[in-house]
Amino acid sequence: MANSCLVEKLGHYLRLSPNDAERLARLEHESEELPAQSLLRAAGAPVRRLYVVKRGWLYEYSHLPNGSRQVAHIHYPGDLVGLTDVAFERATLSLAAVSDATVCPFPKSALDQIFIHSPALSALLFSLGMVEHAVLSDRLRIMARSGAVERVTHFLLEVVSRLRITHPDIGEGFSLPMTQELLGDAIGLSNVYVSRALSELQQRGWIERRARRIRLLNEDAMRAAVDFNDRHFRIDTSWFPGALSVSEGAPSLSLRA
Amino acid sequence: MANSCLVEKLGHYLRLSPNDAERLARLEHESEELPAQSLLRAAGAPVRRLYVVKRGWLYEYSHLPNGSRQVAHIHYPGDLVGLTDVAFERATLSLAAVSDATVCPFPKSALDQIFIHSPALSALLFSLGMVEHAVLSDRLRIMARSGAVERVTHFLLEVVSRLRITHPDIGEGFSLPMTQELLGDAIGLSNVYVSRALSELQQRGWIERRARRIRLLNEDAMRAAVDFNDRHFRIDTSWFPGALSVSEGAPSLSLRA
DNA sequence: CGAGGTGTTGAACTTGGTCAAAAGTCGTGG
DNA sequence: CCACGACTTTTGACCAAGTTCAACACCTCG
Repeated sequence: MANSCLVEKLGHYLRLSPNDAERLARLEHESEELPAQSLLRAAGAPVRRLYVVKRGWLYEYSHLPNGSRQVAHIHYPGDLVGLTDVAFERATLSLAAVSDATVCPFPKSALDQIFIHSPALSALLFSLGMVEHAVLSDRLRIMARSGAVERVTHFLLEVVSRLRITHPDIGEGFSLPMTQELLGDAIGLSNVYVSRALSELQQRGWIERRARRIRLLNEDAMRAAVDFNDRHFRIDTSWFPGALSVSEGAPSLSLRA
Repeated sequence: MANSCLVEKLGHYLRLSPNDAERLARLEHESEELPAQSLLRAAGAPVRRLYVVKRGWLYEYSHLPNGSRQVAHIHYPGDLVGLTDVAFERATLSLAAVSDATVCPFPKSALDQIFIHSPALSALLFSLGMVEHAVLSDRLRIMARSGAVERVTHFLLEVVSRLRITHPDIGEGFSLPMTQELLGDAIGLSNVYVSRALSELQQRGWIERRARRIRLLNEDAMRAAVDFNDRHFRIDTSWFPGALSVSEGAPSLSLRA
């Protein structure tokens, strides 16, 4: 049970009761290995399972009539994938692996047990979904109204802020295992302009690149430039049905458990 | 109780048990009148209440460092406003009235009662949040990768599809009580180009305009042009904790009750 | 009738897209 | 260990879509 992906993930946010932990652990039967680039689920397929990412990066995307691709989400180790599709019978997005990855699937139908037996977990799932929503809304704001450099800046900040959920000690350097084309598809730029924007950031002394590792040399300046909000650092658990399994610590929990 | 906004709204999706209906009705104490353009809540303010829109249109927006405005959501009569902010202590977006409006506020803190006592309602709230998420992700896709005409087309389709939730008989004509500048801020265009795109749509014979009423003359062509998905028409309730208050009809409910 | 907000149209300008070629990187097999 | 080929990144030149600015028309509501 200690090595259940789900328990580990949600335990970051709430102190789970033994009951809840066991209930979650039972959802996972096994893990699955994915080679890089492989398609895990196509848009339009029936939604039967959700996934927790154990290793590697995944991305969710769709195509437009004109053939271009839009990447809607990137998922990192520890992420819960597929919450959006819970509301629909068929997946709204395709899901694929950026790099080699391991995922732990669990059946969508198991969600009802969580909603019935654990109000606190339900509230947590709800909140996690809403965090995703806020992140998307931030990205929309930047994409609609800012230039290439700002978009790339925002993207990089978002990546570190997500990586810090599970690795608070990451510092300012991290590896970015994706091509510039994929990055461009996430923020609505061509690969060419992603390259130019990254060069520009380097020129300004804001980032340093080596192989596919990035270091943010002036995170403050970057945050100021795009008015960045970290949506992951802290969520409001004060209204959660507390009697049941919320940690009895501060009314609002830091995510960096 | 019959005139509770919340009961009316959620009753569209689920057959509410008398208990649930009463619980919801108790949340609302009164309604509030808003003049056009008035600010209901500023970004950064503590989140204490959610709202159900009874009359008029609202919008949620934020500003960028460069001063431009991004409209993230438009809310219509029957909409539940503020779900996103439930996860945070402070509002991520400002909320204002497009036209004169009436809203029914209810306290965020009351949500815990729903999560504790009604798994079905919890699952419904969760799903409504995820629908919003899918809508945003659709808009992102269009904005990142399509031209002005496609963006406006998509926006208009999204508006009718939302209006049809509560007014299935709306046909293809509806009034659009917003300025072209506001519309542009929603889809990342200048007021000038919104005007040009609307003219272009008219030229093509896809829409007709009179005053601020719009008629879609060729909805099929419009849908095909942007590969439109209606996220509101149907949600998957088959996994809902059914024993409690889900309608015992089809496993998946049409939203057009 | 006048004023302010809203919508339309034209012209110059800017940003990012596209195409193409060159340079770098990585993994594989000899 | 090196060489090859495929993929990725970079750079340059040209092009297209949308922005900005400005003038004007149009309503609507005093």
